[in-house]
Amino acid sequence: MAGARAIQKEKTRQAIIEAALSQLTAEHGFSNLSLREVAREAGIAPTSFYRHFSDMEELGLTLVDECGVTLRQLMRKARKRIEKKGSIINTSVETFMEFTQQNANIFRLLLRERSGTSTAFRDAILREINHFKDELTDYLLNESDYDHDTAYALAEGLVTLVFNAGADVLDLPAKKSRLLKQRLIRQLQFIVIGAAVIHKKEQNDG
Amino acid sequence: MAGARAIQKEKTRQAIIEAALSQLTAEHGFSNLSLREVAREAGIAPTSFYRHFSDMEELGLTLVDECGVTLRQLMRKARKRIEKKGSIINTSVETFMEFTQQNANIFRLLLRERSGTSTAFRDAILREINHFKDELTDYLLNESDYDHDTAYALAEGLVTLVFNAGADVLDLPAKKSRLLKQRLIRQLQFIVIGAAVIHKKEQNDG
DNA sequence: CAATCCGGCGTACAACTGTACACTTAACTA
DNA sequence: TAGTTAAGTGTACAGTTGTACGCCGGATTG
Repeated sequence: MAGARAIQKEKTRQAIIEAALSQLTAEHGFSNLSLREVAREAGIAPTSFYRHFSDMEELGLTLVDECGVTLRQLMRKARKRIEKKGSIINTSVETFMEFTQQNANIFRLLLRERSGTSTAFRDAILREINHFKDELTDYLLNESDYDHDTAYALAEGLVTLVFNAGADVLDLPAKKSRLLKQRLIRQLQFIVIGAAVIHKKEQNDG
Repeated sequence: MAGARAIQKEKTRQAIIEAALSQLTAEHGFSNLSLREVAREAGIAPTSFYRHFSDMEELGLTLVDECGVTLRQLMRKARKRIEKKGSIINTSVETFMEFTQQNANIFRLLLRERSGTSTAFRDAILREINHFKDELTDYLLNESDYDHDTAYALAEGLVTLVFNAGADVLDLPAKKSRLLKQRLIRQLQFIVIGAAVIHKKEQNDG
């Protein structure tokens, strides 16, 4: 059974999610979205909102999950491209920025709301970003002979730089964002090379 | 003339500023402060607020200026300590984290509101952070033979890492924040060494 | 077919928001 | 000392918010 009712419910649920995302602009963070405005944009009565979420916070957590999905897509795509093209840093940055701009609203949520909202919300976002760090750490552990702490420090540094650049690029004209991308690539090279050099030196000394 | 009236005015102005700062918590960003609540905490009638600021936004910009002052104090102190103790990275991190915790609310504003509010507000914060980057760039240009672009990329990387760690540390238990600090120091070393190595190589190739 | 379920609606209410306006009253000025 | 200035007050209003409650009507179930 298709469940005509269930289908309709899912449809308006999605409408709510999209309404919320569409209202996340540079000026308008999640914490000042109003249930009523979201409902209005979704085309439902304010009270109907409760048929789907008990809370704005619950909506928020759902949105964060959505982010997680997008991030994992991003990682898969980046990996595939790297396998084909090599050039890890360039490809990663290129892919990340592409995703950032294609899913601007989702990334706005992830990048901007990672601090300054409810604990549950913040934790959920941190979890997603940490997942990203952990994946990268594993990758580094496989591709090199770093110990775990070093790999993690390096991964965290990379992720921090990339996500910050992503947040900045969200509302920047194309020209400036190209410069920023180039700078980001240099910074990533700095930190990757630096980690390698320091690691090698420590090995020789040890 | 001392200006008894002017003195009193300045006093309540400060009361407003402090009230606003005291309401900036981990959960409660600037954009959801209310004029009335701020006025209440400052001990004045809501409408009296307008005798000092035309807007919440104007208050916000004032707070950002306050941040600028604090940041400059921070830089002075860091420089002095570095002159005495050497160990640039450790001293800087130590000093930055000290300031972060002593002026938690001011840094909360700076670190968390840097995206997700009004344009004027965001720009003001970016200006302060850029000032920081520029100072560091100048320092690097004096202490080394980097070209400007390289120095700037390096400075930006450093500032990004430090400020992000600062934002994270704001609401972290002491134990975890010590670990985070150590990781930050390693990351800074990575990027500094990496920049040096790459620069040297480029010079030899050139 | 009859009974039930349930997504969506409209009304209603209390709480809160920003701010316009007219006022008091203490400090300043001439 | 008389007149003016301006910080602070209280009242008032229109707008918004979240949400409790009861109802409708089509889908689902037996």
